[in-house]
Amino acid sequence: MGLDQGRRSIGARRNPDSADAILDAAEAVLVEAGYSGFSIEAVARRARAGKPTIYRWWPSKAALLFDVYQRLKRVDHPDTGNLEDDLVGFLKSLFSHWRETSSGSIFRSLIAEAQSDATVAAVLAEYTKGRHAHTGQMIERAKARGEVAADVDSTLVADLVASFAWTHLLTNRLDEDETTLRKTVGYVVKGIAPPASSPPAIWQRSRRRRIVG
Amino acid sequence: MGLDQGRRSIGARRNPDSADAILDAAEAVLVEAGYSGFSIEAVARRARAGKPTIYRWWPSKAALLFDVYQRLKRVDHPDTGNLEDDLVGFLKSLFSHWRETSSGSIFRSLIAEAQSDATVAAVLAEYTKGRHAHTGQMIERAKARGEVAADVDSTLVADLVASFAWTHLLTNRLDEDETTLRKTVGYVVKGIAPPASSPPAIWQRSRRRRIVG
DNA sequence: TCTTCGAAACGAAACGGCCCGTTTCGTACA
DNA sequence: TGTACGAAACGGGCCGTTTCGTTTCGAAGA
Repeated sequence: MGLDQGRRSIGARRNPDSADAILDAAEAVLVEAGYSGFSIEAVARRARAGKPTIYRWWPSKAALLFDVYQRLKRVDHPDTGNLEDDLVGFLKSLFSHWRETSSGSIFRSLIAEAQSDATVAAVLAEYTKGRHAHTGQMIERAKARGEVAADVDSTLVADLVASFAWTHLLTNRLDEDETTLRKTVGYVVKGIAPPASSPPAIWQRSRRRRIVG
Repeated sequence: MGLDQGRRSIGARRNPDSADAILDAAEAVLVEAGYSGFSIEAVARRARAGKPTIYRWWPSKAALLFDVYQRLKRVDHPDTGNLEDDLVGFLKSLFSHWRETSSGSIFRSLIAEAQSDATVAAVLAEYTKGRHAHTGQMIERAKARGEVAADVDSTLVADLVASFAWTHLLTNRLDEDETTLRKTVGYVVKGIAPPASSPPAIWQRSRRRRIVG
């Protein structure tokens, strides 16, 4: 499912040049003028295209945004044989990808748009669900290696890590250094409880468990 | 620092009735029409107020939003003597607060507005910084009890937990059951690595450490 | 192979409508 | 008499749609 429900499909001959020019212009406008300056009229002016041409192929501003986003390269998930390295590497490349390309601006705009458009919210939810599944495979691989407990919900862990990335994107904090990322990932993988050595380990663990239950 | 920079302060006699009516109307419009239907004109119509009256006291739509949000009750942080219970209780009450009052809609709108208004972004950043400090006190208390390692960055942990809450707010997933919240908190507190018993513990740990370093 | 022709996409312009932020009124209250 | 107030109107921008004349392209026919 996508956002292009409204497109004509019978007898339609879309002009590839025009479509590309519109997508190029949309990306440029978004980067240069930001989300607040992103309007169909601005894209049409920039692309030297008519508004009806845009509306013919994209039923909404969000659909155009989504197509622009999907043209961009995605960040893949590393497989180093160690979960912490995988997660840190993933966050590092995701952050730099968001920082150094237009992906960050575009994805931020998509999230913002989803707050006022239920259709965008649904599409975004489906998209992120798929991304979380991909990220979850890193955890599943680690589970197969014995690095992760068998009863861990890998999708939930992926959700937790992606949440960290989302809020840092939304709050202009994509410049975290590797140490911070590594600490964050470490908290998820190893937890924040003290190592089970300095005080008697059984005490620590049983004490935690007792109060939790 | 706040968003009310533009307000007149010399010789101004603000009408409390009018200001309250405007804030009430803003909250009502936001809840009923959503973020997309939230406009100064709509608030003015609803409050039977003139637009200049709103602009006299609030320099921007975001400033009005922020004032509406700050009128609302905040969620406090529990102190049960156990970190996992504290964090789960915090998330539970935060989610239900966001779900059952207008706080959720308003905070979502603030985040969305911050994506197109740098001033809002700055104020929101400062606000969340303060909230993270509060949440971090839960971790600091646990640290004092020995539940958390001394070198753990409590602000970063608070950031991680709050990120989870933010994205669930932004993606309409405030209805997570307590089990999910407890699992998520457990991943942060205890980590996702398997208990150091079933396979030889030293192997597991040294193998992880070797590859990480 | 070349020409013709109609369908469909195109750019440009204009429409009514909504909201922006501001200005100008007359009014009510201290 | 000050000042805040409401109502109304301003120019401007963007929305999504409609109408216009033009261009492009593929299929039919010579």
